[in-house]
Amino acid sequence: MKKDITTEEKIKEAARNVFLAKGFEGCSSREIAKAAGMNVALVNYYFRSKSALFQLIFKAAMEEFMLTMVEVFVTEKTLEEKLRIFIEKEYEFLAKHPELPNFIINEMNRKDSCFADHNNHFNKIAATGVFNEYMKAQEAGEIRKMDIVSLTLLIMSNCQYPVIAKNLLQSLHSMSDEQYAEQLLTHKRYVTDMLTGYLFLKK
Amino acid sequence: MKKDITTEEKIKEAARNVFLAKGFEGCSSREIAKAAGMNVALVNYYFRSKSALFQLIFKAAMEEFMLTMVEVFVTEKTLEEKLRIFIEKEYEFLAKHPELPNFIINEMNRKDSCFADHNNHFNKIAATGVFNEYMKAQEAGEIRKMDIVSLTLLIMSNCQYPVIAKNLLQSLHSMSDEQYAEQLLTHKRYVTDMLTGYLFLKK
DNA sequence: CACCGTTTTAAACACTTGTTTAAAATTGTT
DNA sequence: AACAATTTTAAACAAGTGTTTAAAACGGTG
Repeated sequence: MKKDITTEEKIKEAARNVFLAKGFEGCSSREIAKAAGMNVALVNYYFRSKSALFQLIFKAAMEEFMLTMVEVFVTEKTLEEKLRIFIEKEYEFLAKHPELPNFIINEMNRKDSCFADHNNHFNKIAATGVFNEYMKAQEAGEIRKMDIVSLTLLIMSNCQYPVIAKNLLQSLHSMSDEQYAEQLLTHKRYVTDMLTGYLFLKK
Repeated sequence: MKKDITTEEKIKEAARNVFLAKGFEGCSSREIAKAAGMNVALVNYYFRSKSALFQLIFKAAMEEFMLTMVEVFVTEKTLEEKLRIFIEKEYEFLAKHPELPNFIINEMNRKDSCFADHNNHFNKIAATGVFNEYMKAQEAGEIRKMDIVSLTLLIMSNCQYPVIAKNLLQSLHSMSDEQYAEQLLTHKRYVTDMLTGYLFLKK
């Protein structure tokens, strides 16, 4: 019982890479096994089926995806600082895991997707009390009046879309990977400026 | 030679629906044929292969996707009016074709994607002269100094992401289709306000 | 009707898919 | 070393994949 965890973990890691790169339907069990250097049957030996393995990977990815968001909100900062830090962290995180948003969005769109407790993830953010803080600031006139969904949308749009549509924009503007990576850094500044400027009402 | 065009067009239409809904790898030739009420062999009789058919659909979708953008820019309005109208038209268009952005982005991410003349599409926008107009307004101090890519990103992010991530946000906030459709309308107002406010420098 | 090219069909092709099976290799324990 | 349980393998399974083929159905023209 030494290599047990190793083999199982190897498959899981390979599965994560392949699934994130190609999606559930874009790859085969044999491709995952080959990426892990294992026999095909082992995939079903350790995890019951391709679907079961995928749900495992997806759930973990979803949690990883949501975790970054929560962390920022529990700190003791002003709302504006929280937003600035959030954008900073989010761009940093997405630079490391650029496939994650597209992966999650695509599998949420799949007809036979595993509609689990995603609401749960949002509750984690709500539990930090950041929304109450936001509501109070709204009534105090420090912040633009806006529902939570629109707020969420504004922030997520400007953080995630540039990563999601990377290839599209690279193609449109014929940019290299390096050029686009640099573009993202300058874009982050614009986004931060714009969002803080729009959301927080200077008197 | 009466129903020739009908059959070919039927398959093309069915293919468009199926491809847009499930992507290239998410569907089979037989599924497309069945959706068109035709025999499988007809798909390859009229179009050489599944790939060839897909490239046809993709190219048309790409042009449809880009066309809305160009239209607005050739009108005789101020830049701010153009932006307002653009956002309006874009939200309207995406309400009718919500699968389009995801479809295009996904197939641009596919490894063996048909990397065609996408740069061409952007040139169409450039040919309207809107970018020159933008540069002049920039130097006149009417508009915030910003490169074209960031400008493109800001606008596309706030128009397309809310449609792309519809299912994700519906799940997070547990909203119905109707609720989300209404949400998009109010969000459009925020986006218009924010973008015009940020880009155009009032004196 | 017979002839023609065009359109449509059912059947088959070779190949890949997810999954299972039964035997082999490996492991830990006595 | 011998046994039993676990891990790994190659092979097979039925079902589905894109594509091709050869025969059938169709349509208009002589």
